[in-house]
Amino acid sequence: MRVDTATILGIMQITIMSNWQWTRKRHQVMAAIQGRTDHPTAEEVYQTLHAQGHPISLATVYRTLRALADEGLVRELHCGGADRFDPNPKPHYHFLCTRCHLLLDVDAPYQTQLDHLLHHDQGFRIQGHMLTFYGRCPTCQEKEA
Amino acid sequence: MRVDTATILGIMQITIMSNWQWTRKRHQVMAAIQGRTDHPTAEEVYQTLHAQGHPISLATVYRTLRALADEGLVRELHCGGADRFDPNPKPHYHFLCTRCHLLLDVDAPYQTQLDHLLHHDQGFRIQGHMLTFYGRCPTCQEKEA
DNA sequence: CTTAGTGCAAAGAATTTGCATCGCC
DNA sequence: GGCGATGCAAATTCTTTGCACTAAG
Repeated sequence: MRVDTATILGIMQITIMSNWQWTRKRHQVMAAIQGRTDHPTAEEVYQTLHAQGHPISLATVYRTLRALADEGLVRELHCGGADRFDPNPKPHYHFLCTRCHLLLDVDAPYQTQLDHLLHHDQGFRIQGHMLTFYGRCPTCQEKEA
Repeated sequence: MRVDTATILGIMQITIMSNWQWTRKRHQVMAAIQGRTDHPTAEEVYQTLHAQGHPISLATVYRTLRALADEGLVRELHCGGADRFDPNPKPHYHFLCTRCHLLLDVDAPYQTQLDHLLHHDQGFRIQGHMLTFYGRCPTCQEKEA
């Protein structure tokens, strides 16, 4: 598994600060979503691992993905239907096709200024924002034409 | 029920263009979410209507909310847990408390320029964007202190 | 050895669907 | 009368949980 600095720091923190165990199954689940931009569901991660000859229980996939999300190593996305998981915990944006529900990363810089958009924030502490563009993917545009 | 021009136009379009029926139940469901800023779930709409002496089946609430969303009269929000429904179909933004999952409207102008952020859009047609700020609501800040 | 992780099956929550009946034009 | 809407219960889908067992430090 190849990881970046932020991930290494995350792992170090986990190792030092808690009794979190970085087991073989957790490595396998992490490896199964690393580098993917298709934001797989728990079920899809399960299928991937079985196809690679790494049997795992679906319950463990759910528990592991949730645990990784709790540790900030992956991100949970709610977009209708099953929850999806993003291997990239750093802030970035998505595109959602409202016809086929394709969900993918977009290449756009994080708009820091948006977090200061709310002047009358009534005591709410803003930690960040999620931005998702929606529309039609090329395939669905063709099908509609 | 009080409605604005956009809603009236929506109703006119439905009436003219399809065999969509604007029945008593559909009025009741619409009335049950109109003017609310708490984005109720289907279950909550069901509870509201029963409390008002308007018995309805939960399946009908689901079907009606989905139908209203299909017609563009309400918006479906996916935020983890049960789907929520927003009586305001016009573009606007939300705040989500990541501790208690409170979800409410925020008063910030629509950032039209964001829809032109993607220069290399590879044939994707952008129709709009969803922006949700997340953080801690005042109540949860207190509980954490 | 002690505590966390895993598998399995069952439970649970959220949502949809089949079908008989009802209501609107 | 005919088609869409509704209620009810069953089915489906997605996710969590209880418990016995395994594995990591």
